[in-house]
Amino acid sequence: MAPPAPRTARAVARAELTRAILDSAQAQLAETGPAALSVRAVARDLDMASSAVYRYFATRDALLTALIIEAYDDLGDQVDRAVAERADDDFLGRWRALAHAVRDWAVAHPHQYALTYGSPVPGYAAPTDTVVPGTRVSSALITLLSDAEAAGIRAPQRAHRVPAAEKAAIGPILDHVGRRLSPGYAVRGLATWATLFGHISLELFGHMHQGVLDYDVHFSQVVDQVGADLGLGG
Amino acid sequence: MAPPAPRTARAVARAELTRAILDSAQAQLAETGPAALSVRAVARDLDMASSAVYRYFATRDALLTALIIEAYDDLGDQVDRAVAERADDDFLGRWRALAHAVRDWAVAHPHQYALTYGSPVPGYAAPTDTVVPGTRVSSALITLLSDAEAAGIRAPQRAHRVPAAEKAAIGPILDHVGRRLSPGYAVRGLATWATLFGHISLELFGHMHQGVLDYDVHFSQVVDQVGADLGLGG
DNA sequence: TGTACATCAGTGAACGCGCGTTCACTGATGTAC
DNA sequence: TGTACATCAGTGAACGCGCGTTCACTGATGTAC
Repeated sequence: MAPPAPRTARAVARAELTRAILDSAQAQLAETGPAALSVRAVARDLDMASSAVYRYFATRDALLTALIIEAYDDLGDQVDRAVAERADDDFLGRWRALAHAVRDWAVAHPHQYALTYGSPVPGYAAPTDTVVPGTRVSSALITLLSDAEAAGIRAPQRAHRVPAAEKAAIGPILDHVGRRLSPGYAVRGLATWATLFGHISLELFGHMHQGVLDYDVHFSQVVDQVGADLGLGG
Repeated sequence: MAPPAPRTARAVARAELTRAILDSAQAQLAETGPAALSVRAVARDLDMASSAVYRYFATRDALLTALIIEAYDDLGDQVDRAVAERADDDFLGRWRALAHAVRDWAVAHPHQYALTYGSPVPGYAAPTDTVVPGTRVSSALITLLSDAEAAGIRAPQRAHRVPAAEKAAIGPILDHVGRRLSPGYAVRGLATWATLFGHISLELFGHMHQGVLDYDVHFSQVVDQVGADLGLGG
């Protein structure tokens, strides 16, 4: 994955400065938002000429892309680690771990969350490199549900009838786990995915201020309710 | 609500230009995103001096605020109208109408959606005028569920136990409908709210490209599944 | 109905600012022999 | 191990651009008598 360990002094310096630029850009993101991310400000922060940054990132958008990929991977790592701590057959535990890992990361890094799951940055077209890291969470969730179903778990409430059109519509999802997921359970899974990110977005973007006092408590409650509806126990 | 009908030529002209500024700003929003919304560009579009816009909006942020309030109210009106078309006791119909009205509006006005439900605009602090219009959809949903419960509707799957901490956490929601909503059903309602906006955000912000082929079909399916889980029939 | 004054809308120039990106350049680091 | 050349990092000036906001001003509209 990562290129071979740098050997020459130049390569070492380059790796370090690249890192420093990304860190500074990330810090700046937290203050001004992605649309205002500026190459010049990063250069100023690092006491270098603004033109020097162009030796590291060809363009402002390339810098943004690197930040986006880092954010997705950071979140993906955190989720994978949290889920791995639970026993394979502790499906409720795995679901809880996944959900709380996503929210904990989002609360800890609200600007990275906004960068990845908020409104797209205007004028910026995400290149294809961001696609794979961008699907890590949904992938983890679908895998989890596929495992659960394979272990005999079923939703307690019968699934709403899934017509052929819907089966076709979510084809890629079903393929992703080699069709080992029933359409009805997959629909529940996708709804769960929406609930998870919907909750976090509504919370972080300020829409719960009017109605909910304790976000931690409420999130837990919703996670457990959803887990129960998925038949994961609890 | 609205000020008395304008009478003098000046007042007529002022109302018209105010409208024209808002329309132009809205159009610009669709091209560049809220962070890049510019007073000068609006002025250019309307063939007037940039300074003239300041006779209508004291500041760029005031213009943004007006756009936000308009967006919330536009959405709120659309939702209210759609819901009102269904019989009071057709709870599934009311839920479907509400959900599809929100999504239809969002799909038709993606930039207004991003402005209101996407990441907050950096450096912009929403004034309190935006609070009330911002709660119209959640308000409509909570009212609908409270009506349903009052009519004897119950979720088929027993509610996850709601501890005292959660009852306290969602106190404002319960108060909003005069405590005529059971905590368990309220939790489901809030989860539903998250599912609805989560689905739309994931769709509009490009996260479903990898897995879902037909968004219309899939959204309908999720809406119906959620409706069934709420015990609304179907 | 007509006049005198007050209010308001719109102008155009200016202030001070920051941005992304390019370019010719210097000096340090790396490589081949 | 030492030298000659190639590569690369970083500089600083410059290009051309757009922004929000202020200000003194002109001319049109509204109001009181």
